[in-house]
Amino acid sequence: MGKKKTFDSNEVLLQVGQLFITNGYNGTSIGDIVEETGLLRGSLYATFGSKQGMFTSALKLSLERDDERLKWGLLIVAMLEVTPRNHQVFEIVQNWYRHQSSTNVATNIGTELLKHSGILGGEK
Amino acid sequence: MGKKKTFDSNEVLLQVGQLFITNGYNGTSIGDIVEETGLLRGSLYATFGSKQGMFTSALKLSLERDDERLKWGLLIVAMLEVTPRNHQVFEIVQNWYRHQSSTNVATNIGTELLKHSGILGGEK
DNA sequence: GTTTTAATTGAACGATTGGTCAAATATAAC
DNA sequence: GTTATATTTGACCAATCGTTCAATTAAAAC
Repeated sequence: MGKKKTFDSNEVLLQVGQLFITNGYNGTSIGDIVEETGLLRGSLYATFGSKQGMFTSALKLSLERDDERLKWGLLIVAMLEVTPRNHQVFEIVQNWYRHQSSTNVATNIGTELLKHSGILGGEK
Repeated sequence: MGKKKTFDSNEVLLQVGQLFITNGYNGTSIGDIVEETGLLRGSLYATFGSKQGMFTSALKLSLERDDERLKWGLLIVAMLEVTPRNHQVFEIVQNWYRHQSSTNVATNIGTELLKHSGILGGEK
């Protein structure tokens, strides 16, 4: 039924996630995403609906995956730029936090942000 | 020697700092700043030079002041959105970090970010 | 009061933003 | 092969972005 998708959504979301981490949410333009993924705006919007949709999908995927850098990176961007204005993303992060038994979530976030800023070395 | 300034730069910088904390760096427009401060674009640019200048000045001021919320808030925004692309801001944050003896800077940053996101309660 | 200097005003600029959509294309169903 | 459906294409849009600057206003210097 109809044309087949010419790309893998999850692969694209991983690229998109990296962009959001590197540039922040508001610092990443659709043009950046088009350039990075090689897809055209229409395809992106047909698949993810909106920029917020792209972020939300990338965040969800990162929480299912085993890439700590991706996960913490997107969580930080979410908390600083998205959560205060997007209830769906707020709930995703809140739900993740609830199931997080670890006592040092704050420390992990802080450490990851220090690494992101370049203040702290990127190696373990 | 010429007309007198009709506003206090530091007062304006405190307002600007709050905006950057609330909306992030890229999420704050000059229009937002004009609206919040009541000043016009020309006055802002004559005083601070650029948007980056406004942020840099607000950050510097926050580090001299006794407002923990303002300080951590701007440091977080700086680390996520500005530091990777602005060497001057990077040096300011790096210098602040160097003189920071505390062992739990990371925890403070993480905690403050969790509060900002709404995940953690805002009271102490 | 004239001149000089500093600050304010706000219209205007080109660039970029997130988002749309009619046309073209490709696959499945019959 | 025809029809129905899903996807891609990319030109286009209004809105907003950060920034500039000539004109105006106000104070200091003389």
